[in-house]
Amino acid sequence: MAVLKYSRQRESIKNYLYDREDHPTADMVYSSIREQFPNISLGTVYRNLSLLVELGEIQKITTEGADRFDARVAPHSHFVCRQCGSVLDVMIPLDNPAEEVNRCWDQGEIEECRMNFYGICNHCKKN
Amino acid sequence: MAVLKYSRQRESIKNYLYDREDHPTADMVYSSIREQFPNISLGTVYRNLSLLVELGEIQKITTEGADRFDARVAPHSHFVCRQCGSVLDVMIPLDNPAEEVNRCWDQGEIEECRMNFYGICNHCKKN
DNA sequence: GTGGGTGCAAATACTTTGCAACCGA
DNA sequence: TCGGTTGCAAAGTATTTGCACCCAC
Repeated sequence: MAVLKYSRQRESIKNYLYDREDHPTADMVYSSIREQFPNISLGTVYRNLSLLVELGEIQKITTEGADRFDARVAPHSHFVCRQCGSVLDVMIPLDNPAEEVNRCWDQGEIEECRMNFYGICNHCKKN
Repeated sequence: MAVLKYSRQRESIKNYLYDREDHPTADMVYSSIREQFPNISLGTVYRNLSLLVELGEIQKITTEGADRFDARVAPHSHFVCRQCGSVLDVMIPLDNPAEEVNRCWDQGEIEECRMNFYGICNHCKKN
């Protein structure tokens, strides 16, 4: 890849994600960034999100519907609410089962394990 | 939902999935079923796949790119090859961490845990 | 006959891309 | 200036939907 050049738009997208506890979609990022850069385009948001993922500064979470983006790249699990679709961090440490599985599974080498939990979040339960 | 009526197309889609070890996309299902029903439409394939998911007869696996469908609905994990994108079953039993996590996580009640493993499959390693 | 199912095509949702203008180094 | 970045729009990919006709019950 070519040498990276500074861009205010990318900086803003990055800061926005770092400040959020949830995991916004590209469209949510776009709507928010547009308050600061009214002319920014959705294409630029997508391009910068992909770039940041490649750089390892954020991670992409593929769930039902639109992809979500997470500035916390340290390994952790996610909780997906089956009702409202929100994605929450599960920061509780769990032993990574990848090693254990590698010992008896021979279809390929497992490099990473992601756990996805499903249920109804407390917010939805109230309503 | 209304009362289900028999359809040869749905039957065929279901049998096709039951016979496969891998996890075809809707488009792969469409291509194969078309050998038997040359006039079947992609819309019909999608409609029936959704219906079968609702009925709990198959499950949908959301990964990068197109969704995949799996006739094995018993809880198990998946291995996703980072190179060719293929999805393989990991039938190795692991204690479900959901219970453990529920004890110390209070954002909602976890009903299910899905583990996704990532790496390079043996087939890709050979090439 | 009735209502669910189908084929077809158009529409929708999400994401990527081509291109000329713009801007950081 | 040079080449990475942007805005815009068009294209691309995956999935859903409206509708007239068909077929299981």
